[in-house]
Amino acid sequence: MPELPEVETVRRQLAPRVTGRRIAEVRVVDPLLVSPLDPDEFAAAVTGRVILALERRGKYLLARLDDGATLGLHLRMTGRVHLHPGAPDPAAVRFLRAVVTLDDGAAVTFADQRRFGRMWLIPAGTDEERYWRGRVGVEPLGPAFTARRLGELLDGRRVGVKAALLNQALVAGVGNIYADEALFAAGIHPERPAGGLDPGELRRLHRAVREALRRGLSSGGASIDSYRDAMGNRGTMQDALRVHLHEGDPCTRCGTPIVKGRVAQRGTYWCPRCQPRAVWR
DNA sequence: ATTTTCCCCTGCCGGC
DNA sequence: TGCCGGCAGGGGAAAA
Repeated sequence: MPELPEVETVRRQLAPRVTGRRIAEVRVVDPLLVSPLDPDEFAAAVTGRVILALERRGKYLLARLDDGATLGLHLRMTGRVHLHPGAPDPAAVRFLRAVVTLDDGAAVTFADQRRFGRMWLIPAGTDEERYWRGRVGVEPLGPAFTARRLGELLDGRRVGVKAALLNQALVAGVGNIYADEALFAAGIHPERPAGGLDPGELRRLHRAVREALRRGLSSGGASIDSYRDAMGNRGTMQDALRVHLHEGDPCTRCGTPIVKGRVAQRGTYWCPRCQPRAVWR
């Protein structure tokens, strides 16, 4: 479940090793990875290109290439990107989907158990603002994400606030884990209507989202299930989670057992006392 | 326009 | 022991 902190961790590790490198070879092991593109055409389009920069937008990784095109990459649920200083042994990488070999002999592998992950090309000359509109919203760790902006994004929405946080077109990069943690820290029930938060709650939520993501980032991400960083190491954020996966455990703030339910089609954890469903004012 | 539902995939796990 | 339904949750498309 790579979310913003996990993807950014991978990006930071990978960037210094791939920037300025030429792509020597691309081997697509599983055609589904680049679908609906043709694997051979995809490989041909990328081979020989120099990677100018490795960026992140929400949960997307973007490799800027020297012909103006961009190699997009999304880990979805179980995708793993791993950097190998030398040639990797393909048999040693479980669920291997692709190998990108660089001109210094290093290789980046893409492995993915559930095969939801994708790699694709954004052609040179694409209007990216338009490309991302409706798909990826404001960066929650960037300067544009303010409490006021959050309020504008949620204004008028009747869906639960958790569903709104998971909507990538609004705030980019928040997934199930960090949504639960942020809502707990803000003391807001996940099913409160998104448009019904008062200014104080918006401020708390804004702050909580940023803090949850920052903590995830500084602990190298949450390795609950399959996530590993680009070096194959686990993060430690899973040990710092306060409600997510803590059903039945006493709330760290009030001792009330954490409950689990289904919100926005996702397993959702919250403290029934610290995050009341109804607010009276 | 917004919201909801379904779908894509595979491995794992609890229940019977 | 073995089978099987349910679950995991990322995003996108289709339906409401």
